[in-house]
Amino acid sequence: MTDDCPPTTDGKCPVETALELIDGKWKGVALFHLLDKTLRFNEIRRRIPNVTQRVLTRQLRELEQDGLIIRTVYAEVPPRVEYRLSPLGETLRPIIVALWNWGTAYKARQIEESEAA
Amino acid sequence: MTDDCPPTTDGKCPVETALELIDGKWKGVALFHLLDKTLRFNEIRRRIPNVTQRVLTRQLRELEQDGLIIRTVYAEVPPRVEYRLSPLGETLRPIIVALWNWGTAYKARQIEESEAA
DNA sequence: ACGTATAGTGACCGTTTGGATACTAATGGA
DNA sequence: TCCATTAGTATCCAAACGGTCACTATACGT
Repeated sequence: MTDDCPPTTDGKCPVETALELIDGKWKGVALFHLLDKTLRFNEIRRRIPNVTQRVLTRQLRELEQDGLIIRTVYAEVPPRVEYRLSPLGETLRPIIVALWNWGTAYKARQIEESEAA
Repeated sequence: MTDDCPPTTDGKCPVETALELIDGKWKGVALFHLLDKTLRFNEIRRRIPNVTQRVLTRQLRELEQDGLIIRTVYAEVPPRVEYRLSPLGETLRPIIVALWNWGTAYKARQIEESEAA
C-alpha cells in the first residue's frame, strides 16, 4: 500500500502533490490560524511574527490561487480584506492539526533533552 | 486550542517547526518510501523519477542530520548504504500517510473535473 | 580487456525565494 | 492639524535551492 506511488497524470507522488501546495515558508502557519476562524490580513500578520507584509501577501495569494483559501475584499476605507478556508482548504485540517501536534511534541522533547544536560 | 501558537523557545509555531523538517523538494516522498521498509540509495532513487543523485544525497543527509532517518554504510565494494526511518522519523508516519491520502483525493478530484468538461 | 553497478563528491549555474525599504489611498481619532 | 490604520504595490537585493555535468573507487560478469 505504501509502496504505491502511481503516475496518475503528472507522474508525481501524491505526497509531493500535497506538499507542493503548502510549500512556502509561512503557508502552513497561515492555514493553521485560519482553522480557527476568518481573519483579516493584519490579524494573520500579527499572529505570525517575523513575516513581512510583502511576503505574507504573496503566500496568501498563492493559497487563494490554489483554491485553499477564499479572499474577500470589502469596498471600504480603510480597506478590509478577509481570509477564510475554502471547502478544499478545510479538508487540510487533519494534516495541519497533525503537524501542530507533532511539532509540539518535538519541541517538548527538545526541552527535555536540554534540561537533562 | 487552534489559536495557541506559543513562543516556546524559538518563537516558532509548532506547525512551522514540523514543516521545516520535511521542507525540501524530495524529502516527503523519500520518507514516504521509507515507511515501507529499509531501502538502499539507488532503490530510493529509482522510486523517485526526476531526482538527481546529487540532490537526493543532500536531502537524505539533511534528514539524517535532523534525526529522521538512519544511514548505515557497509564497508563493501561496490558500496552499500541503507536508509531507514529512525524512531523519531517513525512518528511522522501519520503525517506522511495523511499527506498521501489527501494528495490522492486531490488528484482524483482533478481528474473528475477534467472529465466533466 | 572492457563495461557496469554502487554511492557518492566537486565545481558551477540559474532561478526562485524570502526579505528590506519605501511608497500609496482615504478615513477616523487626538 | 497631524498621525495612525488599512491592505496593499514597486524596486531592489542576497541567499538558498535545485539541477547539470564531470569525476572517483573497486569488484564482478563477459
